Amino acid sequence: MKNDGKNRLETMIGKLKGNGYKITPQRLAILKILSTSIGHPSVEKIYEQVKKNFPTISRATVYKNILVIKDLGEVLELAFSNDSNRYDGHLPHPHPHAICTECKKIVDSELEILKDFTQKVREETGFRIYDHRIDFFGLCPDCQKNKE
Amino acid sequence: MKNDGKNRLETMIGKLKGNGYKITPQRLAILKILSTSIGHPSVEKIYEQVKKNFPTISRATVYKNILVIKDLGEVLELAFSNDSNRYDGHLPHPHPHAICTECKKIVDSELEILKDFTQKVREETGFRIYDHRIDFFGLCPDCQKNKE
DNA sequence: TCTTAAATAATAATGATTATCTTTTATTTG
DNA sequence: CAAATAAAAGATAATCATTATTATTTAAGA
Ligand SMILES: [Mn+2]
Ligand SMILES: [Mn+2]
Ligand SMILES: [Zn+2]
Ligand SMILES: [Zn+2]
Repeated sequence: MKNDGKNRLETMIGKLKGNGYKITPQRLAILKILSTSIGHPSVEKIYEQVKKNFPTISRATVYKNILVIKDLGEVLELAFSNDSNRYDGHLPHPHPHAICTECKKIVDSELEILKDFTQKVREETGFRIYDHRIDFFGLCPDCQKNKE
Repeated sequence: MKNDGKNRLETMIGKLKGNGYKITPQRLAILKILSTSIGHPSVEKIYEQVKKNFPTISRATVYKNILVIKDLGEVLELAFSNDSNRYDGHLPHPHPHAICTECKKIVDSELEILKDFTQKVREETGFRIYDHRIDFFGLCPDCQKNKE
């Protein structure tokens, strides 16, 4: 692991301060969840979590904080057509995901072969490529077992 | 090309009839657009196009028809977070796309390397994979020129 | 401590898509 | 061909995640 939760949190806080943002208790709580979660939480999940310590927090606060952190490049947003957005503050740079259509689990994937793939698409289409969104849908190991 | 517009249209009509759906003039017009378009049109684009011959058509009709055709597996839906959905009735099975962030052009990609990639994700995550959504974002050749 | 710009919280607005309901029509049957 | 009917069209309302607005509160620097 290049970045554990602590380092990610430090990075986020540093970036916010460096850009003149204030560190509020609510903001810090959101940052902590984003930096340590590997499960790609939704706004609702984050909201419910923060609510435990800040019972009056508004959903809008969660949305706005995520927007700020996203614009600073410190969280990756995964938007879906039906389900609501999911966030990765642990690995904020674009990477492939495996998504379980049963339990909605989202698992990171990091494969060298992606570079070759991207290069081939570049050659095939003539595009100058600088971003990607790669989702594989299927059944996670747990849900495969439960289907037996 | 395995399927030209004509064959795709025949396939779609056959599938609809085979499943007890009626062939209305409006539905046929939508099918024609979906089967021949290689530009991944939006609902709005389809609506505007059909409107030329059927001035009273409703957006709801376009939406409902696309839903039917999608459920029959004859059109691929590409949903986005900000922009509205785009549809591919020419190549209805999942395949990668190159998307221009400038002019919103969407170009098909079909590469053998995808099979290797999928296999590697399978091994890496333990998922049983049966679908994917792969988008590469960047600048198309035209928009690269216009930036010079 | 005082000042002030930024953040929070509550609430309204947005916009693409879906649902509902009435009218119209494609297809089947006699 | 005419009648019957289930499906489709068209109009409009509802949905729901997200964004915008606005009044109130607060973090952080002087
Ligand atoms: Mn991730
Ligand atoms: Mn396509
Ligand atoms: Zn699962
Ligand atoms: Zn372009």
